[in-house]
Amino acid sequence: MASAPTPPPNYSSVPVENHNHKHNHNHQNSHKRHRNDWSSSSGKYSNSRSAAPIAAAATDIAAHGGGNGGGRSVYSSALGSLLDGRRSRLAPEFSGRKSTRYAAKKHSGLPRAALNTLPHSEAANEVLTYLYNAGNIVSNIDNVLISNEHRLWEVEDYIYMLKDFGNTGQLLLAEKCYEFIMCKPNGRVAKGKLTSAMIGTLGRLGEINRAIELFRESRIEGYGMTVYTFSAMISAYGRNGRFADAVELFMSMRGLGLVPNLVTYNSIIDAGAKGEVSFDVVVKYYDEMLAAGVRPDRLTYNSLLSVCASKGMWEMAQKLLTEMDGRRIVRDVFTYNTYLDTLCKGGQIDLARRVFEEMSFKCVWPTIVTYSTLMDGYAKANLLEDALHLYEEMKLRSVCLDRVCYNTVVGVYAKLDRFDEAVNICREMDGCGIKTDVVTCNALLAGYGRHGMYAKVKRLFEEMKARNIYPNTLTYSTMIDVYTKAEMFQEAMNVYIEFKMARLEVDVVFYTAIVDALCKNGLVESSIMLLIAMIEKGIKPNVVTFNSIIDACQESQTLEYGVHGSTQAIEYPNEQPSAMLIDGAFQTMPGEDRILKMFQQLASEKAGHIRKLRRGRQDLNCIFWLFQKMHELHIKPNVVTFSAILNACSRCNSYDDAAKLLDTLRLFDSQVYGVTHGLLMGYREQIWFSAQTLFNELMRMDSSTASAFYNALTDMLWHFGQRRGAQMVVIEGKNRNVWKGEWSISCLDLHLMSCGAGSAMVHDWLLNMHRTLFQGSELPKIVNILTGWGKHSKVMGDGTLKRAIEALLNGMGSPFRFAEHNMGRLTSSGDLVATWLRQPGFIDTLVLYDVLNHSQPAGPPHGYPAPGF
DNA sequence: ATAGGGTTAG
Repeated sequence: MASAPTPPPNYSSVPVENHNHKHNHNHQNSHKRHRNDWSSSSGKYSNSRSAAPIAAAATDIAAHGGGNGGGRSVYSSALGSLLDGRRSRLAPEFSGRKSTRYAAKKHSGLPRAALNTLPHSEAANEVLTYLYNAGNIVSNIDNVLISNEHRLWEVEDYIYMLKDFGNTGQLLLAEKCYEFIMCKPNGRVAKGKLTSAMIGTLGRLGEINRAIELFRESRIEGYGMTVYTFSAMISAYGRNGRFADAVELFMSMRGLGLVPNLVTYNSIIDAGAKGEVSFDVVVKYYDEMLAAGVRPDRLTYNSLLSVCASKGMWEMAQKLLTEMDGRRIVRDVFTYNTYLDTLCKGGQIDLARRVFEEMSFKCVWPTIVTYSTLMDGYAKANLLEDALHLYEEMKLRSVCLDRVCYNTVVGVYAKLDRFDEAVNICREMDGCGIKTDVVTCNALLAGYGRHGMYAKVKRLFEEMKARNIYPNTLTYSTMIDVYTKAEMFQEAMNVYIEFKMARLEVDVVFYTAIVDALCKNGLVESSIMLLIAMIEKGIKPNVVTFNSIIDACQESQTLEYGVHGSTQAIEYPNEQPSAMLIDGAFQTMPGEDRILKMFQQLASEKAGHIRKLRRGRQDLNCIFWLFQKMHELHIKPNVVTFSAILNACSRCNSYDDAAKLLDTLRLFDSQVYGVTHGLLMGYREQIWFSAQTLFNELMRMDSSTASAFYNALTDMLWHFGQRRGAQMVVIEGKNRNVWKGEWSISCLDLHLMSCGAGSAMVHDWLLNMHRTLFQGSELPKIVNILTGWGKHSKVMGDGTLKRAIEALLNGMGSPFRFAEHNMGRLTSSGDLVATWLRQPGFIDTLVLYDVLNHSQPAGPPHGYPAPGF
C-alpha cells in the first residue's frame, strides 16, 4: 500500500503533464485550446453501440499517454520524504469538500472551495471574508457591500463572489450581492454575465424557482438572450433533477438563433447524468455536438462517465476512456473517481482495485472521494474487511475524513454488527465538528434491526427526532422493515402512521418494504395489488420488488383479510386486475387506508394467536405473469430472480409445469433458462459447456448469492429426480468454493447447503470414501457430517437440512448418529463407515442417476464417476 | 465547473 508515489506539493486534479494548461481549462472557450487533428467519431455512440465488445481494460492506462513520464520523474525525489512523514496524499482542497451531487444535499458549513480562476481582484477575496463574517445580518452585508464598492472591479469580482456563494451555500449573501450590483447602471453584457452567474448559483443552492424567475426576467429585459444564460439555466435544471425541462430549453435555442457551445453541451449531458437518464438518451447530445463540430473536452467525458456510473456500465466507461485517449484528453481525478464508481457499481471490484493502484502511478492522487467510492464498493460487495483496510490506510495517511466518508465507515461497521465501533466513529465525527445526520442514523437503525436490537432501534429513532434529525422516507422504510421482520406489527403500524403524518413522498424502497412484509405474511395477492397500485402511481418497481413477490409465489397463498373485498384469485397470465379492483385495494381515501388495515389485521392476529392458515396454492403462472411484467417495464431479472424461480419449481409437484415455465422463460434469457431447462430435461452433456459459462459468471457474485443459486438449482434437480445432474452441479459449486465449508475426508460441512445440495454432496463424499477404501487406504478414526441445526435457514432453528440428511442416511442404513452435545453434527467411527460402505453392491445405492437422461451415451453411467470427482 | 455515503429481494 505504501508503494505509490506521493503527490507533488502543487497538486492539481489533472496529471502533471497538463498542469500548465489548467488555467485555460477554466474558460468557457476551452474548445479553442487544443489543436489536434484527431478525426471526429460522430455517430459512433448511436444506438447500435450498446452491446459492442470492449477490448480496453484497465491496463490500457499504462499503454497510453507517454507524456506523463516526464512529470513523474520531476517529482520522484519527493517520494520518500513525504511518505515518511505520513502525510496525506490528498490535496487540501479535496480533503473536505462536500458532495456536488444534488443541490438539495448541500446545506452545510463545510470549508469553501476556492476553485474559481476567473480574473478577479485581490480585493474580492478580502470582501468575501468580510461578507462571510457579516453573520447573515442584512444591514452588515449592505454595509460591507457599500463600503467596498470602489475597490471591486467591474463585474468580474461580483461574479467571482456569486460563484463562491454557490459553492458554500450562502443564499442570503448571493441574493444581497446580486441585488446590489444589479442596481448599478450596468450594460447589457454585464447584466447578462451577472445573471448567468446568479442562475448557476441558485441552481446549486436548490433554488430552482428563483433561477427560473431570473431567467424569465433576463429575457424580458433583453439581456438574457445569450448562450451563456441558457447554459446556466440548463445546468440549473440539471442540478435539480429536471432533465426534461433542460432538454426543452436546449431545444428552444435553435429557434431563437442561439448556437449551443461546449458549455451548453456539457450542461445538457451533465443534466442527463444527474437525472439518471439512460445512456442512450444522453449520448444523443454527445453525437449532436460532434456533428456540430464542437469538440468534447474532459468535462464532457466526465459527465458521460457519470451517466455510466449509477448503472454500473463499466464496459461503456472503458470505451469512453479509450475515446478520451484517442483525443489526447488526459484523465483527471474526476475521471478516475467516476470510473472507479462505475466499476464498483458494475461489480468489477478487482478491476477497481487495479485502477485505484494505477491512479497514483499516473500521478493522479486519490482524494477523499476516491477512498469513499472504493470503500463503498467493497462494502456493497460484502468485502467488509477490505473496506476497513482502506479506512486504516486513510488513518495511516492522516487523511481527514468528511461526512460522506464517515458515514460509509459507520455503514461498514454496522454491516459487520460491530456497533461499538460504529458508535465510536459517530463520536469521532462529533469531535471533528461533523454532525451525524439522517444517513448515519439510517445505517445504525438497519444494523440494530438486523441484529434484533429492537430497544436500540426504538431509542435511536426517538433520539434522532429529539436532536432534530428529521427521519426521511428511507428511515421509515427501514423502521417498517425491521418491525415487520420481527413481527412487531403494532410498532410497524405506528411507524406507518407517523410516516403518513410526516407527509413524506413514498418511493420504491418504501413500497418494496411493505410488499415484502405482505409476502412474508402470506398476503401474496395483496402484494401484487400493491405492485400494480405503485405502478399506477408512477413509482416504478425494481428488481427487488419483483424478487420479493416471486420468492413468495413458491408457496402462493389465497387470502386474506378481505383486503380487496373478495376471495377471488387473480387470473394469470390473462390480464391485469381491473382498475376498479386496484382502486379498492390500495388507493388512499380518507379513513380508508389499506396498508394500515393490513397492519391492524396482522397485529390483532398476532395478539390473539389465531394466525390464519392460508391455503397454499402452487402457482407458476403467477411467476410467469410477474416475469412478463418485468420485461414490459424493462426491469432486468438478476440471479436472485433466477434462484427464486428455481425454488418455486422445487416446490412444484408437476414436472411438466416446471419444465414448461423454464422453457418459456428461455424467450427472455436463453442462456440462463436454457441451462436450467436443459439440465432438468436431462440434456446434460449437451449443455454442460453453457452451464460452465453460467457458473463462471456466478463467480463474480458474492458467496451468499452464488451459494443461494447453487442451492436452488440442485434442489430443483434433486426434487425432480435429476440426481446425477444435481451431483455435477454441487461438485461444480464445491470446486468453486461457494459454500466456504470445511471439506475433508473426515468432515463434511453442509450447514450452508439446501437439502438437495446437501444430499447430493453426501453421496459424492461417500463415493470418495468408497474409492479411498478400494484403493487400499484407511478412513480416519472419526468421521463427521455437519448439518447445523438451522441457524442459517429461513426459519431459525427450523432444521430442515438436518432432518433431510438424517433421513437420507437412515434410509441407507448408515452408522451415523447425532453427537450428544452437538445437535448439528452427525458422527461415526471410520471403522463402522468402512464396514457399511464395503457391503456388496452398496455402490449402486451411492451412485446417482438421472430419471430422465437424453445424454450420450444412452443409459445410466456405470461404475465410478469420471476422474476428477 | 464534472466525482463519493443511507434502503428493499435471496
